[in-house]
Amino acid sequence: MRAVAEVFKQRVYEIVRDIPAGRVMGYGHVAAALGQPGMARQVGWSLAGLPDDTDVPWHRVLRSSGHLALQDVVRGVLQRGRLEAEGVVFSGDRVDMARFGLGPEAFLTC
DNA sequence: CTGTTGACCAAGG
DNA sequence: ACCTTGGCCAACA
Repeated sequence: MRAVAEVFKQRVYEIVRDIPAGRVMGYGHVAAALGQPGMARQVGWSLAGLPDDTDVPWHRVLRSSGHLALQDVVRGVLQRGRLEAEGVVFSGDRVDMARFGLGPEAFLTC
């Protein structure tokens, strides 16, 4: 694995770990919080390599539209279940990002 | 090195 | 509100 990617991943995990329960973020927002907008896909790729027993709350990260990003139905249900357990309300098949979504501003480590 | 793929995003129809 | 298009950047064959 490339060293650069490892650092990127670690920072992604760091941000995701700081997302409070009951809140969600878009991949692009996480990338922006890292100071590198445009890396949204790499954020997704980084989370894709997470084991099931990880301490990173990857379920709090979804698309900017509020839809689940996962393609695997099984894991998608798991993600939705965890979010609802934390108080996140699903409007149909998506989450109201205006209420539960956090902006990158919340993570600007001065 | 080139081409395809992907847990994305924003804009336009 | 839904689908398509172009752009994005790293991993992978």
